[in-house]
Amino acid sequence: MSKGITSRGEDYSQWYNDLVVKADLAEHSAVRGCMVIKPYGYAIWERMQAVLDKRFKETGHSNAYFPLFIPKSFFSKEASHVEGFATECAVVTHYRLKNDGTGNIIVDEEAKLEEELIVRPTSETIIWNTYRGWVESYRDLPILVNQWANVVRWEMRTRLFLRTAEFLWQEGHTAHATEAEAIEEAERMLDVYAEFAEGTLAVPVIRGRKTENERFAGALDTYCIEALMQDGKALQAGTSHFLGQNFAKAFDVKFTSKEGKLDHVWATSWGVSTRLMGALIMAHSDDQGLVLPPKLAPIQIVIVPIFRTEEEKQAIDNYVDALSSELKGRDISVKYDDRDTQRPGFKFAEWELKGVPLRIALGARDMANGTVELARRDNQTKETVSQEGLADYVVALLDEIQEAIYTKALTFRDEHITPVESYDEFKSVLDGKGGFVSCHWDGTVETEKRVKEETKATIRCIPLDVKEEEGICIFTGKPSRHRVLFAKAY
RNA sequence: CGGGGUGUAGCGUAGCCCGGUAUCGCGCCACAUUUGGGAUGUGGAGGUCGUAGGUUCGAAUCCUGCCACCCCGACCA
Repeated sequence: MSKGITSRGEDYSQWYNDLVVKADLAEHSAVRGCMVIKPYGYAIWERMQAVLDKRFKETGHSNAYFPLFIPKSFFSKEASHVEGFATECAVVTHYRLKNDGTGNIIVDEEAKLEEELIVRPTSETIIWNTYRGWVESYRDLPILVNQWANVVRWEMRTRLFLRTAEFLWQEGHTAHATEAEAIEEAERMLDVYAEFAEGTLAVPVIRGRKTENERFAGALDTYCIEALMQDGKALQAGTSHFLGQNFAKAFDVKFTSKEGKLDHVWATSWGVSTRLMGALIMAHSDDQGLVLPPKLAPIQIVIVPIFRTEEEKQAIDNYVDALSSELKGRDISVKYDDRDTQRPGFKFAEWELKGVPLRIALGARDMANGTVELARRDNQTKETVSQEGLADYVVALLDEIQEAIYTKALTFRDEHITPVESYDEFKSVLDGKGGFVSCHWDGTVETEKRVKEETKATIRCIPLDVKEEEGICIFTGKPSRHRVLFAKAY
């Protein structure tokens, strides 16, 4: 088990163990760096899926599914793409095992595949190979398809949630008749991601564009959302790529336009992954555990009864039944934790660990007074409120909590965007308070690489809302027309 | 793949230098008392000491190989 992924020195294994564990089949190097996502963690992923999927549908997309295995030859078709992924692919070479006669199961060398299969690191190649057969005319466009899938990247070094060997994600792959339409699509989906991150996850993000150096393998332009974690490191939380005609050319996907001209289609791809769960954890959690924003929490309210006798329990049960159905009628997900195997204090701590936004506790005393105790996860405050109008009150309170979590993260993020004018200042901010450093850069890959070598900081993005201003590169002193954001990143 | 570190019960560990079948805490099980912030007491269960070999009367401990994990690099969503 690795230490806490917040890098703040604490061992978070106790509580993120409730979400996920690293595969612990220690003797199997093949599953090294993979995750087992436990039910509670998976419920969080399902919430993310549900919210995103709804937005994809609203923006005109449909889900489809493509094969896990990609013939090796597909990878030779787009040069920069294969270069980007070749060093981290799992390859299937055989299709059968056999008993070697002494009870050992070995690979049957006679069952060697004629052409090796690659376990998809991303699906551009197999999808574009398929799209070739789907497109003839401009009438067949656009193709707006999304896939929910798992992919495998044989990373040399894995990191729980952030860089696992296998991860779950969605990948959208669209085909368009014009360049402008494809660019518009890539930008639209970036907005979908940004709104999701900020509105649902309560994680503020910077929308930007990657430099040539950080661009996706095969893309002409990569848009991204960059988030800031509590330890001052940046995290790329989602990307949307304008692929130009690269993949259409590589896989010969052509269409006849209205004007009767034969042309290659224009493409985009965009994706977010289970890395978002890492972002969520590192952006909001505290020493008591996870902090989930209400719009994402699989359980929004937990109700803990406090009782000594069966009669007390019965009275509380009756009240909670009515309250629960009233809350469920307002689309609030409620968990009534009436286990008699744990004491109330234990339950309080456990649900805090799991990040449930709001807790209602009530015992005989409350029943006599017609009150309940409300405890907020985000700021750890408690108040006693009347049972009268409670449903209305908590519905409003959940909204307030959502807002408060976002505002807290936003304040932190904004305090950690530091403009600097010199390289010395640049280095001292990176080594000290961390976060994003906003500065001028001469626009060259060489400078970016040298800064990375010396400071480990990379250009996270050129913000989309960057303003034009005259300046000089902090590293080379050459002229620059706008600032970029550097940071140390995960 | 390079540098460093670590593998002992479900989890976290002591013991290793200086060889004699394993310590403590959490968790687990039973019973009792408890129950408005992670209960307490008593009793109990649970271990191929990562793995293979070597040295030795005897190995968690010494030696060698291998494996895995963690941290730092290179690579990356």
